[in-house]
Amino acid sequence: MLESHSPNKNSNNRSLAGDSKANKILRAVPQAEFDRIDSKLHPVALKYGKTVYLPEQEIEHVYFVTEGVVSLLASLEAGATVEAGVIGSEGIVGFPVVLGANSTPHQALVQGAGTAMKMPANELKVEFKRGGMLHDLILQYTNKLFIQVAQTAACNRVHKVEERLARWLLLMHDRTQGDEFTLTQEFISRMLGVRRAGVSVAASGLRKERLIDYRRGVVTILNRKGLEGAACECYRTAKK
Amino acid sequence: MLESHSPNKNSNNRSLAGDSKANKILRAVPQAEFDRIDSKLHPVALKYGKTVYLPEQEIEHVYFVTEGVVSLLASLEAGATVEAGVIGSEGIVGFPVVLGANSTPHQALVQGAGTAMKMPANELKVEFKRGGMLHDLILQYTNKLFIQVAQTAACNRVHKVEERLARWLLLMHDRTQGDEFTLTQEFISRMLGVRRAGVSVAASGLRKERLIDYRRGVVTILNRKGLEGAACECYRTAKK
DNA sequence: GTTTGTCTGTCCGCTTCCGTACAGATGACA
DNA sequence: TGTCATCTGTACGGAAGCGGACAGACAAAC
Repeated sequence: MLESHSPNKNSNNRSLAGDSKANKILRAVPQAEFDRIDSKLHPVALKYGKTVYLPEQEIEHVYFVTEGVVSLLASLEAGATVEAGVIGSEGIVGFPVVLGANSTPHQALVQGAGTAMKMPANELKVEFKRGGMLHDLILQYTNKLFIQVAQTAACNRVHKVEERLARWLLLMHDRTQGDEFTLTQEFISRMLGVRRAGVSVAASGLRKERLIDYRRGVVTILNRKGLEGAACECYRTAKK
Repeated sequence: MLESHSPNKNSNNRSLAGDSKANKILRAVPQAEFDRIDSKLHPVALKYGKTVYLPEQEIEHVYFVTEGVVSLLASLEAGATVEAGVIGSEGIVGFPVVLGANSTPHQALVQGAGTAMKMPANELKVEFKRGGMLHDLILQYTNKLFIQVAQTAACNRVHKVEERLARWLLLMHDRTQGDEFTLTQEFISRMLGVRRAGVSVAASGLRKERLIDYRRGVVTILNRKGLEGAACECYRTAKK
């Protein structure tokens, strides 16, 4: 599902090889621990719109994101989806395996193209069980994500679409290089759990205020500070 | 904040002493591990409406719930609150401490009176670090709660108040003995993140269908199966 | 028994968002 | 250059829930 970059096939791919340290968890792991897992890590590309894992499907690999963004989506009957949380280079896709689960009810979807270090779930479990720094860092990250998801639960209940869109764009921006990203309204609507037309209206609002620009699947952040003002408190709360 | 029952002061309180095994996590811990922590556990009463811990306040004790229900609330500016998840005898209040956090942005509020085994956070951290069964059980529970919170995020976005009320009552019912519980509409409205009047209307709906009865702060479940039908899919999804 | 504070049912106009639909704009590709 | 699939803007009636308000019902306290 995700493209593997095995070193022998593609040994000159410098942009993907050896950037483990672009992931904040891997970067914080002491060298001794890192050396133990280094050989188990393989770079892969995260392609926009690709699914990393499906609901109830066994999680065979975890992904330390080094660039780009992956969404966790809760799916409802009738095919609707709502984003529960986003994972960038600060995190790891597939963390439930270390919590003792083989699968989750969520879909992990690449929402901003990038790269990740892929690792077999079993290997991670072994290292996790040693109880070193990696163990602690992953749990700390789990806690952060938990807080993000809880905030989203509240946000989804009480805030307006335009505010939530602004917040969501900021979450993306924080996890992406550059001010432009590829995103159709249809795609965003599945994240926010609203109609596509609702996204159109909300985006028009932000555009009128010159906070973003928007054309056929490409969003550009024009005024980051202003966007923070347009976002609901949830974004500011989460920053702390 | 919570009433302590120290054995010397209150040695004849049989209903609170020694029911550690009413908590599903403690019950599943092997005897050898349990013996190590037994002396650190002290029974306390969970009183309706009391706060177990406040946002950003240091978590000094954790609570293995043996009876009753505790809510995790996300608070928003302007004083609004929305429930992110509920914890009953299957769980532990204060789990963030083992994830490496000293506090959380959430409030833990007793929503159904009951009892818990209280334990100093530091003692739990020590036992957790040993990496035994308690370690694994707490992480499994964390995963379950994560899933519950993510489901709530989606639910809050798309489902109607009456459906969500039904779901919420079922979550309560699952974690309580008996079919009656003390709950004002004002209280419920803070959990669901809606107006008090909205709860009134939704509850009338359920009452008309003879699923619940309702009078001045006391809700009675009349037809459990019917209530499951009235609840949104989220309840059924979460059961799996 | 009366008072008082709390809890509940209901109402109003208003805002937000939904479901649906359709036309125009854009960019890729032949 | 023209064609075509895709993406976007907008419109409409309707549903749901809001903020605010008020009166009645109830239970506990005096």
